Amino acid sequence: MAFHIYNTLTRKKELFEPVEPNKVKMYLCGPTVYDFFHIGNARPLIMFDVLRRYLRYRGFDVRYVVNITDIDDKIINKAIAQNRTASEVATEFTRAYFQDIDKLGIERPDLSPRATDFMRDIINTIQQLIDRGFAYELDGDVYYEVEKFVGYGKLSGKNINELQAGARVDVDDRKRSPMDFAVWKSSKPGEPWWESPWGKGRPGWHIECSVMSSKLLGGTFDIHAGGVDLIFPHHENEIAQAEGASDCPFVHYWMHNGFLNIEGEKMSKSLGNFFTTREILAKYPAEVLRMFFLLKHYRSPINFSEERILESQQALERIVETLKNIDLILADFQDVGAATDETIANQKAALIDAMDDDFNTASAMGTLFELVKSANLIIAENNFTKENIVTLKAIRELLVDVNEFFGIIPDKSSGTFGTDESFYLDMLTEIRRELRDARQWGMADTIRDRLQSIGIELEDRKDKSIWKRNFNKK
RNA sequence: GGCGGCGUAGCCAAGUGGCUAAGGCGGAGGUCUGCAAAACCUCUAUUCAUCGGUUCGACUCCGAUCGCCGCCUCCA
Repeated sequence: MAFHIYNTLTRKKELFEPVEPNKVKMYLCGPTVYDFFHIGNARPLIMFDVLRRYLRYRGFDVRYVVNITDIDDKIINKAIAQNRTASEVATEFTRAYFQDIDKLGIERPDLSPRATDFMRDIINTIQQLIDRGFAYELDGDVYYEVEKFVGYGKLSGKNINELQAGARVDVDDRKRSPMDFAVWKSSKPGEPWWESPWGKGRPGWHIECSVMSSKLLGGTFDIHAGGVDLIFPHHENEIAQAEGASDCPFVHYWMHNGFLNIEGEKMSKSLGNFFTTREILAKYPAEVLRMFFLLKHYRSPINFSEERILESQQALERIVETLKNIDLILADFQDVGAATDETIANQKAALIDAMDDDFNTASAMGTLFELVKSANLIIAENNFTKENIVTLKAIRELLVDVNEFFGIIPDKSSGTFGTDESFYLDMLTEIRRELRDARQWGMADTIRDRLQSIGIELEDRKDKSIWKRNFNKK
């Protein structure tokens, strides 16, 4: 199967055919940097990071852009509230954003353009919209005239007339239609501004994405992604702007991830169920968080709770544990030759099929656990024929292989200790082993208890003891 | 009101017009072990919200009903 994705624009699953063969140009609506990003924001960042890596794994040359909106009402409001400049606020949270995505194991996008670095392009695009009759100026503001764009509503399935009926009463009745939206806002005293043909002002919310994505990815690009809530008005408006300004189709495939809820309710500050990704990362490893998202299809709503996270953690540990056990066994069987195993190859094909079918990570995970099960069966039977060793090796290679895009297996399966700590822990474990061989149970148990108290679990296996960081209670 | 989505075991969650409805968590047994812990193995839905219809056959297609949710306003 070739890669298929569900396209919001057509509401169908479609075969993915890039504009340029073997190249994928994709854009994700990134953060508005006015605060730490929350656990709901983490979903698209993680999922589309996995998609990007998966497409690369499948042989595409991927160019991935995630913008940073660093000028916006929310930033200005925060700056005013804290008596700082908007740019200070934006700088602080841009830095925090990069720290957080690094911690999440998200690969840096190829480009992370900031809106304020594209002011000239934004102004040019607005001028084009005016020249082409899609936008009009009103006392220093510029509005997009929705009615002028025939395709308006094609992404969200909204009908202009119905929208009009339900539109809120706009304070600004100078607009030709209540639906018209600002592409340029004149600056009020104390607000940041840029010089423009319409006076001092700043861009409206949607224009920066249209401009940066078109500019950096070319006239028509392949994938534009974001949360479902962005379909309207943000992405609808992006289309109107980009296609109004240029004539060529904006984007081929629109992908939207489902919402994250907290204990069944929408996350909001007023409900007091608001979590930043930082807070969660302080309690759980990034790999667990990635696992949590990967266990469900990206388009479904997902419910966030500690219980779900703990489940994901248990599930992930099953994989990590098996990998470790395979390694312990393979260490005794060098040079088994090429690891070709037909059954495992079929499993791999099934996993790839699942991923190709609208990026079904939940199904792919199911296959992964089947592999884990077959490895565990071999290990449980203690039947290390050459054939079985080859199978174990093949499973190991596959797990490591797909981790290239899943990013769920910690670098050192034993935990986050550096080589120094590992050295001493190995030594202690060895000494304790000798004590046990000498039947000095008291001392052996003391070592076990003491290590336990600093978060290290000891496991006594048949012929060796191993230590691991206690993943759970951090 | 308009648009869209969802309802699968105790919980989470894939999936399919027809061979045994993936997988995970939890639970119950068991193996291993100096004792533990951990780990592993086995078992855990005659059934897919309800009621009709289409069909040789539906959980999967169609219709209705009930329930839940999202968007239409800033929001990933």
